[in-house]
Order: sequence, then C-alpha cells, then structure tokens
Amino acid sequence: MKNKVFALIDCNAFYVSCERVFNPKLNNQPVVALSNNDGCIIARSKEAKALGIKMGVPLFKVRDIIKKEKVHVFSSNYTLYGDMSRRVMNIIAEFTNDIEIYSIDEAFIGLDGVPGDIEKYGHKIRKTVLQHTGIPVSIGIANTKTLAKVANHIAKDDISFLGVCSLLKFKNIDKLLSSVAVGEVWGIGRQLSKKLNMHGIYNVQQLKNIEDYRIRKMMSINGLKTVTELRGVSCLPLEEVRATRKSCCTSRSFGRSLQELEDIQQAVAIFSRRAAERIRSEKLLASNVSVFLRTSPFDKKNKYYFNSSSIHLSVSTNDTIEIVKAASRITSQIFKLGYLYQKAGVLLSGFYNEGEEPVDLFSTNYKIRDNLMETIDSINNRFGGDTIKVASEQHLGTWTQKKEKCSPSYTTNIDTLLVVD
DNA sequence: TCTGGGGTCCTAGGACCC
DNA sequence: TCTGGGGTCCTAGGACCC
Repeated sequence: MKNKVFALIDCNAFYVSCERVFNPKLNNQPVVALSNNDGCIIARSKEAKALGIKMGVPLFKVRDIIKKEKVHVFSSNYTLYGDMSRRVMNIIAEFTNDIEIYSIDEAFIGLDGVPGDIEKYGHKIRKTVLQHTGIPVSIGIANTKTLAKVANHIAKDDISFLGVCSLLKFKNIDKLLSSVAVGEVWGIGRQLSKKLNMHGIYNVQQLKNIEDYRIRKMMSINGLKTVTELRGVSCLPLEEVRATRKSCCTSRSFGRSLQELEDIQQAVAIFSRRAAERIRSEKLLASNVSVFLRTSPFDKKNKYYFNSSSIHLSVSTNDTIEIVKAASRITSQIFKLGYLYQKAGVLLSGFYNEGEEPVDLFSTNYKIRDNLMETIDSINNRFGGDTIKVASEQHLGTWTQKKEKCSPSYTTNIDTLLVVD
C-alpha cells in the first residue's frame, strides 16, 4: 500500500500576525498578545521571543523588559483572530477537500495523490495564504500526523527551510530526529518529558527505539500511538468531520475578587446564558449543568477554596432560563461566605441532538419557550451578543475583565474599517 | 497590584451488583 | 475464628492539546 501523506499548516505567532496585517509598523518589532483579563503572554513575535519573553508568562513578570525594549502589547481580540482564521482556512480548503481544522491557527491536510514535487506544492500553499491574508504560515510534511508536527517544528526552527519542511525527501530522518527534544513531540508534555528524561531518553531518535512494552508502561496507550507514528506508521487519521462536543464550558476570572453571593450569581447567570447560546447554535440539548467557584490559587495570604457541583436535568434543555435557574441553585449550594472569589464557570454536558432527547412523561410544556429563544438569538445575532439578557445579569460591571490594549475589529465592524489616505 | 479559557482522553479507585 | 470473585459504572484527578 502506498504511504499516506499529511501536511500540518500552522500560522506563525498567529495573534501577533493578525495584528501586524492591519498595522504594518509592527513588522520587525517585538510584539506580544495577551490572554483574557490581560493576564498572560500567549503569542510572541520572533523579536519578542529573542528578548527572552517566555510563552504563558504572566504579564507583570515581564513588565520591565516590555517597557525597556518597547514591546508592543495587545489584549486578545478574538473577533479579529476568529475572522482571520476563517479566511486562512478557506484559502487552504481551495487546495484540498481533505482538511482537518485542528485549532484556530492550525490545519492538517491530506496530500495523497498530489502529483509532482510535494515540497513545491507546500511552498505554493504558503505563498498563497500569505498573499491573500497577510498571515505567514509554516508547513510540515510527512507520512503521519505526529511526524508532520515534528516537521513543522523543524520548519519554524531552521530558517534554511524557508517555511516548508518535508520529511519525505530524506532517505533517513534519524539524524534530524536526534536534534528534536522529546518535549517537542505532539502528545508529550512537561510531565512525560520529565519521566522520559529520567529514563535517559532525551530526543525523538532515542524515543523511537524504545520497546513497546516500556513505552506502554511509561506513556499509556496514547503514548504508544505517538511513538508508532514517530516510526512512520500512521495511527491517527485525518478527522474531517468535527465530532459533536461532549461538554461546553464558559468561565472567566474576575477583574477583581468577589465576596458576595449576589455578585457571583450575576457572573454565573452570564456564563449560563453564553453557554446556552452556544449549544443552541449547535442544536444540542444539555442534561447536566455544573458550576464551579474558586479563589486565587496564587494568593498565599488568604485561604484557598474550590468547590463544584452539578444537577442532572430530567428534561434536557438549551433554554437560557432553565439553565440559569439550575446554575443559580448550584451556586447557592457551593458558595461559602468569607472567601475572595477569583473565578467561576458553568459547564454543560450530557448532550443530545435536538429531537433525539429522551422525553419525560410528566412534562408537557418544555418546548413552549423555543420560539422565545429563537427570537432572542436572532436579535442578539443582529444587534450584538448582549442586547437581550436575563434579569439576574443586572448590575454588570462590578467584575469586568481587564482589556486595556485591544485593537479594533477591523474585519467585522464597519465603523473600524481601515481608511486608506 | 497584576497569573487565560476551552477542550479531550486515560486511569485508579470506590460503589454496587450478582 | 474463618469472610469470594468478577464484572460494570461512575467520578475525580491528572495528563495532554491549542
């Protein structure tokens, strides 16, 4: 059988690249993008990386470097990044139907049967995406998804590849693999890395040669899949159809800590509504609602508290009002006075597709609010997500998140369209 | 002062049943 | 005094991903 061919296309420092598209002055400058609440650094330009700013580091820990080196800082603008992602994926989809959108900035594609030089084809994709969207990407090509990830890593790391690394052209990739640390492999995180290092396994070449039973023992069943893929045997197929989700969580850290049940109830009401809206848009019904609360795990002066609980609904629903009610009941149960709460969240699960849910004999009126929800969704879609809310969301703003340096939504809001002089 | 959010999967251990 | 064995299901916690 002929070998499969996979490519992984990954946008370079995606959020930073999005900002640069609309603000070319940022090119060749150190730039970072922040997580929600302006908490951590989650994207860095290569100039920012060179300054030693690490991925995931809290903003306050690198304030000095940022000031001294005049690093440009952006709050996260998911409206912009989401729209740019859609554009990038659409361009890629013009090259092949075999596409798995893996994350906001990554896609796997299948390249079986592409005639001619596959590496050249990769360069063509790269050039087209850059030309049509302004977003630079790196492409890794190999016989398995895990190796395509490795190849992508090499393409990013070694500029001599010019953004595209195909492992297919190498007779023997062992030398290349011996230069890649195990921790860089897809599926091997901090803990596993540490464990492997303790066993004297540091690079991918070494990992490939460990006996299966040892891999299985150290890394469990998925680890064995990972290593098999590193050996060139494909175990992970392209997943072109997104599986229906198993849970839907909306959670936020508060801009300041909250102590009153009333404030937390308001936040939970908002999270409930957003989660309900999201599952409605996917035509799902939830049969389980859970809520969690916690204080800051970093606050050494005050006592830590975490609690969560859930309610099983005998009639599954995606009705905002039902879900807010359930979440509010849970919140009252798990709330304890005397703590400084820093984060809360609502998690929906136990999904059924609309129309496939079990019906409760004793409930006859559970569908009466369908029309109401439809109307609310269409109004909110048209006039903005927060136009219609539920009453328990009143007095918003006591805990709003930090977002000090957000760029405009250039591509989705007519008022912030770029003007060319 | 200031530390994100949203997912998935696996495993171990307890509850429960016959 | 001596106190089985095997199966399933659920949950919590930990690991991973971006």
